[in-house]
Amino acid sequence: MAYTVGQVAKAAGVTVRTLHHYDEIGLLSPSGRSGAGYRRYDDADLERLQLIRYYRELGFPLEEIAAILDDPASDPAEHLRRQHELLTARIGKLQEMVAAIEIAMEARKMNIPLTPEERFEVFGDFDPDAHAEEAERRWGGTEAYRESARRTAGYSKDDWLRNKAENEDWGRRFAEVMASGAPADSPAAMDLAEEHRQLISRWFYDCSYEIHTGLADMYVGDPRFTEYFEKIRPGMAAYLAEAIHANAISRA
Amino acid sequence: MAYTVGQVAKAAGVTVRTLHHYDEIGLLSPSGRSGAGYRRYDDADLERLQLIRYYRELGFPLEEIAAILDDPASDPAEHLRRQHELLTARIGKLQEMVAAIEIAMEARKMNIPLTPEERFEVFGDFDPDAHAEEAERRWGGTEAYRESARRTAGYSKDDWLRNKAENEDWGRRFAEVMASGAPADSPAAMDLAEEHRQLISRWFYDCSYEIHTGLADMYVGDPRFTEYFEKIRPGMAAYLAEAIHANAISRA
DNA sequence: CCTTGACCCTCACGTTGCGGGAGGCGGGAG
DNA sequence: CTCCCGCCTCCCGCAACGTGAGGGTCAAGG
Repeated sequence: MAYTVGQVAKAAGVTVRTLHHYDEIGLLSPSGRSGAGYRRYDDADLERLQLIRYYRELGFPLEEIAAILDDPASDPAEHLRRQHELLTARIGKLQEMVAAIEIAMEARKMNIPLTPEERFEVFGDFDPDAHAEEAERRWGGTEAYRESARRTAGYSKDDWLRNKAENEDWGRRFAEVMASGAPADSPAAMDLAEEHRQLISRWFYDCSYEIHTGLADMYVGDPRFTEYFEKIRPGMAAYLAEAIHANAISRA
Repeated sequence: MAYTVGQVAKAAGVTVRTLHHYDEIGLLSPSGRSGAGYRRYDDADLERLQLIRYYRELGFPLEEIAAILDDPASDPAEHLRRQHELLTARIGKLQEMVAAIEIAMEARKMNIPLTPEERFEVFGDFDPDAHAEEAERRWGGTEAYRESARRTAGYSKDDWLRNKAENEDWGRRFAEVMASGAPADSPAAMDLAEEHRQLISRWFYDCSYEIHTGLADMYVGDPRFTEYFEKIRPGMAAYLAEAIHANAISRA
């Protein structure tokens, strides 16, 4: 079972040039040559090529692939497990990036202008650990955010505008309740807190009472969000947070 | 608010050389120079750099990034949505690769030697569409597989050996029931079918009756898996499939 | 005032993983 | 015997920087 470069290239989905390159750098040298100098690959070569393509697909540099493949203390099952790990790690990293983008969307939704520095804080640095922490601390898990992701992906510009309008309407009415002098744990305030929760559930993700109180804490804790509410009416962030907590307790 | 290359580099998490490069190719030229020829970046430059980093992180070539950024008919929200889409698409692709690897693991678990060509069929070609279809058709969704992924990632060599032993023990007992002449819908056969399901649930993923019958169909439909059972005892694939179906119906 | 050290500048060549072409043999079909 | 396709070996080019070399600059401290 000997194959020519062309045959191997076709089977493996790579170009002939690639095989030449692998030969040049000694990563995959055909097991033999024909009289005229034609490369002749056998089944073992094909298997090796397959492994090379595995690792390449995962973004490994060729040099490292050579090191891995030429390490005698490694079996195929081990390879599979390693690849599996690597892939899931990558997926994790990408999901963190998705989370970061979603935070950006959340901020935009509220018309919070991030300063350049803040923007770099949130997006510029994709250091895995730092971001996992941020996301975890902020959102206590990413389930809700992935849900949000799926939904918002399908939203049109009109949808966003309608969402904004609803938000603003809610803000106006909530400010009115505040102005009326009603305490944060009054039925009127709590009802609007509940409405706020349902607004989020309808537009973004299933917002449980637990998540909602988490958001409330963020509204008072994170100046970027605090400011947003303070601009609607001074004291609103704290007032809303209290109303959300009261609402969550009374409905639990 | 003017910054030097070093400051910008630090803030954005890139090297000075990168900024020089961006300047060279005209992707990001500082808004001005000092008397001594020092590059001076302003806030607008920072914002642009941030966008560049966004797209870079997503794997866009610099030239395309320039085209996107210099397109006047594009707003930031649109950018975010596009990035979001791209990221989720990537995640999808990676999940397909994970699924492919998991199929390989399933095959190895059963000691099915794939021929080089078959291996290329399964792994060598990561054409998105082809694989999405394969995975969907085979597994009807990837939830179970992701579950399996999480679990098997932590398995040691010993775990795999124990799993193999349990499998072989089950195979022997199932072959005995077949040899006894009991029909596939007899209690003895159905009990072992149920045991098979629980074996999978314990080792890999929560195997519902629905998934289990799906596997059964695969055992008779895919020659690679059929052969595995046929080698234990001729006729076993079909017999097992029938037993699994009978078991699923009776317990539903 | 002058030195020191941390910056900044502009070349300019090196790297990775190939793409693509030139110029020249080899080999099976007609 | 001739064709054309496939193979061969150079070799140049690409992105997106890394990594010096060789030299100017700026703010602080002696």
